[in-house]
Amino acid sequence: MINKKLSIKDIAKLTNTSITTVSFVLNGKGRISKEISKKILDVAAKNGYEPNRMAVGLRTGVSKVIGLVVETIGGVFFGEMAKVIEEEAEKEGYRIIYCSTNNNIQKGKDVIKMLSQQLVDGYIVTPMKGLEKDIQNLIANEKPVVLIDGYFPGLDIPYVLVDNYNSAFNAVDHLLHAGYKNVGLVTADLDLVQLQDRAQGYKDALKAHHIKEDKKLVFKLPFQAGKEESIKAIKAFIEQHKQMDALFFTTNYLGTMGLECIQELQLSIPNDLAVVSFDDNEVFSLYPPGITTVRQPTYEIAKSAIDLLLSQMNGDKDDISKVKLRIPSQLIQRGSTILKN
Amino acid sequence: MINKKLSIKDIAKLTNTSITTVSFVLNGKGRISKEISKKILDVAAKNGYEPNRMAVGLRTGVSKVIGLVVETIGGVFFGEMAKVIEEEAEKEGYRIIYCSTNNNIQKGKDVIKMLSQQLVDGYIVTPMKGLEKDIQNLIANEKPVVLIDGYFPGLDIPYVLVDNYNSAFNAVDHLLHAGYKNVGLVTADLDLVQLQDRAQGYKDALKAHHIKEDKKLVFKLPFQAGKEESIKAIKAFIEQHKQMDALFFTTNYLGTMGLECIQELQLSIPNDLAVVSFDDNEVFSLYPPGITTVRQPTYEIAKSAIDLLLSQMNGDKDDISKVKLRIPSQLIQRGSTILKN
DNA sequence: TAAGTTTGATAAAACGTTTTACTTAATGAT
DNA sequence: ATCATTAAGTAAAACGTTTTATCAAACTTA
Repeated sequence: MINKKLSIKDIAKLTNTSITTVSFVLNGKGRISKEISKKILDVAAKNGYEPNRMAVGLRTGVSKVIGLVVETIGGVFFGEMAKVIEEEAEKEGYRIIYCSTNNNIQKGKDVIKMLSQQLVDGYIVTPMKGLEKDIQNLIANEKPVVLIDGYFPGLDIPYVLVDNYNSAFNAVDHLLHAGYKNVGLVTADLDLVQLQDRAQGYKDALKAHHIKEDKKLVFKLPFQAGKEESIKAIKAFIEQHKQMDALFFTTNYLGTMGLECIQELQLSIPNDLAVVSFDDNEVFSLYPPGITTVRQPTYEIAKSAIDLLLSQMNGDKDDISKVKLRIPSQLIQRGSTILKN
Repeated sequence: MINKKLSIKDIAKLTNTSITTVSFVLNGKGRISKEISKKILDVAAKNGYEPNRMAVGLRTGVSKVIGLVVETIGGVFFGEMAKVIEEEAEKEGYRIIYCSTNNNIQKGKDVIKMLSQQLVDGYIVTPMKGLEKDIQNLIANEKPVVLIDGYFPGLDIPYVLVDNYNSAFNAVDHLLHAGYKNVGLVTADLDLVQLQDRAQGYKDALKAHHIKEDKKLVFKLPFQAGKEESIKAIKAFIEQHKQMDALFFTTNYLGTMGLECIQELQLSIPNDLAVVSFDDNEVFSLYPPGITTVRQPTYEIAKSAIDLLLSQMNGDKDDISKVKLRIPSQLIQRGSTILKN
């Protein structure tokens, strides 16, 4: 049964009607009698009619496609997001077209330009510094945009992300309550607000416990470092600061590399070094004695983002430009941060 | 600088030419003088002209979009694939539209039907039993399809995947060479040829070592089992067969659950139980003492698949229906399978 | 010079829809 | 019986391209 790809013109011919009538019936618009409607509907169903998306898109200017621009699809975090987003979008007849930027501004610009060639009705984007203009341009062209996992400070573009500041604060607070005194921070030297918020949470938690921040205990991994180098660097950092009794990693990428370092240095978790990492994943749950993590509410984040976007695309005329959702995270406590001594 | 979305008609007006002339120049088709060409090209460039994809699609029947249908984007394996595929496709001006099936046949059918509404020029699909008709239908409609990570036995549809049989054979062979005598198998009760091929590799490796297969040492995890149940079941299986000194897991999902079981049973790897799992990932490289794995050549698989597809879509008239690529894997040896005793 | 050929440019049709404006027939009101 | 209203259906334009067929002018050839 090969699809003959029939058009409304064909249906019109088969039913002795006009294409207008067919179109009206199929879209429930004009007023057409029950009998004719039924006849048309029957023929359409029997032949498995599907409208030509291109034609519809050309005529209406609506593609029913959403652009999802993420840093990299490889990660668990974005993978799970993509799943939820896809699922929800499909319910409303939207497809997802996915692009990754690999944290490269030019790639980000290209991707957005590419998507904006009328192909896409709305966007979910993980923001990077340098993309402000491009995103604002989209909005100026009436395309709904929702940022995810980050935001542009000072700009009124809706976003939804985990509450990075409080998550980090709580994580470090937890360490301090457990009796650890010298908590170090390992973060990446990327110009991302998420990371800055997390770092701020770390600092403020120390302050709340009346501990003076020791800048030496904060390590920023250079962005362009490869995995080999990174591990070397983190190892060196750990070795040079024996007084540290706990470490907070601001991303799971850093966290897993940290584990590798600690393993190679033959340190014991948590006796020699307690560990907390952002982003929960399988490694952290399995790795003995279990690594305490900040679990991002991926489902909620993704769901909120796509809901927000869909409501905009469905013609909701509310101004969502000021919607800024910071969703609380959950601290998953495991063996890596049990009470000291 | 808001995109005014100008059309070739606008360009024609601006340059005192006709839309035909503009179209010809922009596509390098007809014969138009140098001067006029330059004028048109200049105006187009200055205003950032981009053709309306919908219009092009409607007229030419070509969407420049590739459909990627996978089981789930969540996993590392498919995430990496997606990345490579996206990258290569982009070089030729194609975008990727991604859909997941979650191993649900109906969802698979729906997804393919949805994509086939003229939106998509070609497909990369992870096959599932029950989708044969739908895929053949696509091919009958002249849409190029490449299967990935699986195949349909008996059907001439091009595919590319890891050499499951030999990979499994080698893994088990490695265990036997290392001195393990009672090698068990944990696989999933899914009707997927990949898994069957892996199981066959296991059996034949035993045979090659003149070991009679003990059906009791083969465990098939029921498909619909949730994580809790699965772990319970695997634990029970391990406990009931104390004579086993090694286990081969046919997927990384099973492998990580297996680790959890072994941990809970307080068995030591590899002294009490040696372990090999299909699919390498971070958990296996980090988990002490390191888990030996079959590393799939994700890059090569993805690259071959997209190359194959692109060459077809670019009008290569070779018949690729018989292209069947089984790419060798690499056995990553780690502490979980060191020489016995 | 007449006839053929090449060069440069264009008009118009087509792709498959949606939608506006219109027609015709039937119904209702007075 | 007349006019207004409503119901049911349709013609035709438009969306932005690509491509075929055509045309006029310029250039060759004999």
